[in-house]
Amino acid sequence: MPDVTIAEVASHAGVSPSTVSYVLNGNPKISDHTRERVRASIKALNYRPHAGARALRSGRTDVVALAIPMYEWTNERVVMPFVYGVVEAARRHGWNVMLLTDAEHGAEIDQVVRSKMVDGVVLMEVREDDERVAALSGLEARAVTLGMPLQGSSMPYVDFDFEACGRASVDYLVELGHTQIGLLAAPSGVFNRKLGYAQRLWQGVSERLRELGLDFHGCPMEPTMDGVLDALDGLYKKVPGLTAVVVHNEGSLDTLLQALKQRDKDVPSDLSVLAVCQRDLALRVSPVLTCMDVPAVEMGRGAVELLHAREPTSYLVAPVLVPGASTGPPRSRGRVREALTTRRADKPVGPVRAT
Amino acid sequence: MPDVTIAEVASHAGVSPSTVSYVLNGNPKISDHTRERVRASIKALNYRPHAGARALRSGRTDVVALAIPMYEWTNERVVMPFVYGVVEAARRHGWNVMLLTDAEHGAEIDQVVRSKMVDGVVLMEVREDDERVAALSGLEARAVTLGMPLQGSSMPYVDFDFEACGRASVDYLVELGHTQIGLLAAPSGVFNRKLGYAQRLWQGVSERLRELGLDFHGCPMEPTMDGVLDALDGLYKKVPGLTAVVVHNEGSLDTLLQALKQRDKDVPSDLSVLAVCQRDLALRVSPVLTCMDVPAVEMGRGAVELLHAREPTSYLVAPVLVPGASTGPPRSRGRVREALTTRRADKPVGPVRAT
DNA sequence: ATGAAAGCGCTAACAC
DNA sequence: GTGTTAGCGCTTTCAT
Repeated sequence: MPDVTIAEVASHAGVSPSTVSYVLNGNPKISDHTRERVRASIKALNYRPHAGARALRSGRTDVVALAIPMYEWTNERVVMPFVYGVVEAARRHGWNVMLLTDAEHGAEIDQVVRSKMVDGVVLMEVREDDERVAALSGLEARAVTLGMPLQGSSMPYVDFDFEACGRASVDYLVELGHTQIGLLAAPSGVFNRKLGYAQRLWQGVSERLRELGLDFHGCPMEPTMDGVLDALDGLYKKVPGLTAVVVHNEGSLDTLLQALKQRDKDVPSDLSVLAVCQRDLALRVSPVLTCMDVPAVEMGRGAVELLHAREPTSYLVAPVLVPGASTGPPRSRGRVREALTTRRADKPVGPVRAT
Repeated sequence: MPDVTIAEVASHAGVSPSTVSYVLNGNPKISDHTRERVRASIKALNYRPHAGARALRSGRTDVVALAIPMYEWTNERVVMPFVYGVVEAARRHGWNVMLLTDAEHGAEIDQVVRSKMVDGVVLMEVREDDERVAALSGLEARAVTLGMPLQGSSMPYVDFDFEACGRASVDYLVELGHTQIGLLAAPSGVFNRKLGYAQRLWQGVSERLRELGLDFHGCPMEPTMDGVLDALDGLYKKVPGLTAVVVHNEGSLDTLLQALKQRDKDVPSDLSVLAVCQRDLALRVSPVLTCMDVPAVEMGRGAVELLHAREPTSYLVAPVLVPGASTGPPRSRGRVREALTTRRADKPVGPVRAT
């Protein structure tokens, strides 16, 4: 089966190559009758345009690059849904996805962009002073980031609104009657790498607690049993009356639940646990965690849409609360609730609720 | 910064375009002196060959497609290391990787191959009657599978030797003195999908047990706490004296350990647990599991090497035992050990040990 | 509404 | 050892 060219399709359909090209590219000036004949020939000959020839002539490839992170603390379970979202949306636009890892400090990106293999690039987990951003500056490819750069680069981004999420998490727990709330945060490596999202959640939680006149205590947490126990014990030492925690650490959700069992803390009666993570992950542990859903697939899609948009505008995805079995009122409450009720009157709190 | 072409490099270096092309493609007939001058010009002008033009002319793209599975039971933690291995090896050959998901029943593969976007395809998790294999047959692209097809297709593959692994697992446990050994197998979805590897491990374990005159009891296991408890309780019901299990279920390792705690079974004194999984996963639970390491990154690399080889030959990767804290001798033993010793004399058992 | 024709940037056969 | 040259298969301007 030799390769069919546009010329063969053309002669099969009794038209010129340009007409076939017009049909292929949706030129509206082609008559319905001709279009159908050409389509029939394309099908009959099982024709596929040569991507290289098309790219050479048109300057477009309909391929986007996806640069996925490869840090030692990267959690595959967290990354993959973003990837699926990107691939899915890309294909909806008729694009393919070139997979890059950032092992070579931006050199892969430079290569695929400058050799015109891709029309655009999606960057995941951009750090401060990211070499990939530098590699991309001065190149003509479109680029978006999946995750908000810490320093405002000029690149459009789509990200989860971690700060609003932190605030909403506090509000939700306060509304339940909690006043002694802690934060079990991302591993310290994430903070050190200047990734932004860890800080932004931290800030949202701490600011909102302070606004409500409550104390804040947070602790980064390593994704091992020892790390989790350390963080947990540290928090209880600082806040003996702790009744609720926000957890921003996808890799440690079940470890945390085990650790709590080990410390004889019942969830939620001794401790309410509110996770910031993808819905799936919250559902896969026992008890099912109440979570602030990070809609990874949708965000991956969003990044591709941004690449497609004629005027890309960065945006943040609002947190959505997905109720689970891990949160409830604290054991002892009373006037706290009154205080809250008063507060709510002048400033509404609480995130959107999942349907 | 306009795009530099080969002609501009040529005139900058004072040579003809073909000479630049020869340098680019490593033609040995170019003199060292010329080669250096051309290289200098390439660097000075920051030149990158246009991938489309090169593909159009040469018929090669230096891109390989990776078709990753997207089944509901797919474990991202398991898949990603294979992907990393593929990407890494591809780049070592100067290739890029196009990422495909099999959402469209092979149509994506057909598209990228027939439009000449890729030179080869790596197929992950090929099933019996896989639509992707059908899509690929009759196409001229090279193709390899990462995972052995159940029905012998003609495609070269690299896979883990699950059958040998099953046998070696039994031997290892029998050598420790166990005689009541069970198998906690992959989720039933994996068996139903005719993926091969689940069956092959099952077969290895059961055959070796029978050869040694021991009973076999196995049970598929769903990756939820309920599923794990069901499988475990079922196994204990059938084999009340159970002292060891082989687990072939990456998604349930920590759930299993929790379930055992819940049933008051100490590991390894009440039950030895031998996992068939990637080394990493075995290290990340507590206690650290003894495992038969599935070297995913290396296998990913191997698939790419197969694509590169002039005469690709399928091969199976031998199991390597990585000792952990989850296996030991059973509580009560005695004459069993003698029986084994006799047996070993005429047929050596046991896998390669990790260094 | 359709066709003719001019390349896009590169490689490789061939000439010298 | 290096240059000349003829396209690869497609898109797109311009003509009709």
